[in-house]
Amino acid sequence: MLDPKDLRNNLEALAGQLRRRGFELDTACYGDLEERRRRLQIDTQALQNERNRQSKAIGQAKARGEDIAPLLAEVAQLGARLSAANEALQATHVELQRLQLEIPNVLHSSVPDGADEADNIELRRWGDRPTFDYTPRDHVELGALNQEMDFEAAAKLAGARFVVLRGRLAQLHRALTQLMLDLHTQEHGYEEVYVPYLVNPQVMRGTGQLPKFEEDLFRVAAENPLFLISTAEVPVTNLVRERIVEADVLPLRFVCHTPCFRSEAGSYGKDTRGMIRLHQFDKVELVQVVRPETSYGVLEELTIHAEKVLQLLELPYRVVALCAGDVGFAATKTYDLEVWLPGQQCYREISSCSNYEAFQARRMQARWRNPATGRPEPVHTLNGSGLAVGRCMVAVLENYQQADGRVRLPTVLQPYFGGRDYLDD
RNA sequence: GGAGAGGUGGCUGAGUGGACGAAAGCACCCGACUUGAAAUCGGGCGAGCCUAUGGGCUCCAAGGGUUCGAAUCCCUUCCUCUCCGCCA
Repeated sequence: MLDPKDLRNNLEALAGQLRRRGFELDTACYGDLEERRRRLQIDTQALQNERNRQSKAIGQAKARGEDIAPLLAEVAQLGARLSAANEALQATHVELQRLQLEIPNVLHSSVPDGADEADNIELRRWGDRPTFDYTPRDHVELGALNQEMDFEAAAKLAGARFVVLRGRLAQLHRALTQLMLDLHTQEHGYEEVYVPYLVNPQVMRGTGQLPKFEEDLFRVAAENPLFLISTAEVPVTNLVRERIVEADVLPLRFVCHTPCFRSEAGSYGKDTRGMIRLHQFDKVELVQVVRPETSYGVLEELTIHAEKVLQLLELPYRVVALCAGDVGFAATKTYDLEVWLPGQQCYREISSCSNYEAFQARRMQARWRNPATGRPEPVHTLNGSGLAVGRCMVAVLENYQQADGRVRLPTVLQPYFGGRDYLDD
């Protein structure tokens, strides 16, 4: 959510900024609605003031033992007028809020122009791509060789876009998760948290998944509906919802391993092969809640924390600045990490690191007490994958494959496998 | 799942229809005393919105209702605690 005061005072300027990302804000409609709200609020409050005054007068008259009948007659009309005014005001509030929740965040000035991912800017590359004297296999072929990656078994259980991992691959998946959690807790100063995988609609709205992106989510039918989390960002960021935290507890740094559930509506036919795009995948997520003036520095730092995982695994990757048309709804600025996949001969997203500034904080009412002003002000929130575990496993398999189909283990993972050099010994 | 008790400001906790956005204590901030600190004393101290100064409005878990007037009465939902049952 953008700052309502900003929307009131700088509507045209904001609309101009939003146009960069291809969003057209109907300023006439919004402005009218805002003006109507203001008038109704003034009218309603005047009526409420009147009612409060007269009610007090009645109380006082009664205490003095006077006849209150004339006073009651005077107030008689007020109730109906008040409730009518209130209803109109409420309706306008609801309408205004509906609009506000569907307006995306304003981009940071450093975000490059562009329409889609083709316009993203590569910032840097790291690592040497492996060379093969044969056509490298992709992870599906590698997984099939030892029968430890089973899409058919998963389809029987749940349908397309799921996977069953067995034996060494299940173990590799777990080892990668462990490596990431160890790194971020021990080297980068994050606190590990364990959270619910089902959350209520308010929480989904807090981070921006609702109301606009409901079709991407799995909803669990119940008296009070719950949603499966699409990322740990949702429950972890919402840990500060409706709270005012003291300045000295910031920055809050959380790392959290969860499964993520996505309906992948609208991606039919895309990445149907293998583990790249599943309805359920595991991810280790980094979340920071920070003082506003630090958030862009923190974005750089958080991105480096995510990169460190790839560096430890010695996986070649590049860092990309998303262009205006590709930055997500709630973010002001995003860096993607893309890992090299020999089986696809391309770089694929494995992490996305974003600053949300106060956009999520306003929706969540997450504030800090700013010592400079003494007042509660919205915090800034950030998050980034550190990393997507499934895609990371794909990258290890494809980059570390040997001609005979075996997979060498990255040095950093060998302790998780009793010091073995190869996954399949 | 059954029975009961509750949800009030950062915390503890009073308030059961009228001057209550809310006593008191703790915590915190400012000042006095002090070489400094502690103790003591005085003052301040929830959030949001509207408003030209003054001020006004809303919020006592959430949503409805009764009433001229609701933290207080009624209904629904959510949550917490205690006992019993069940259970990884």
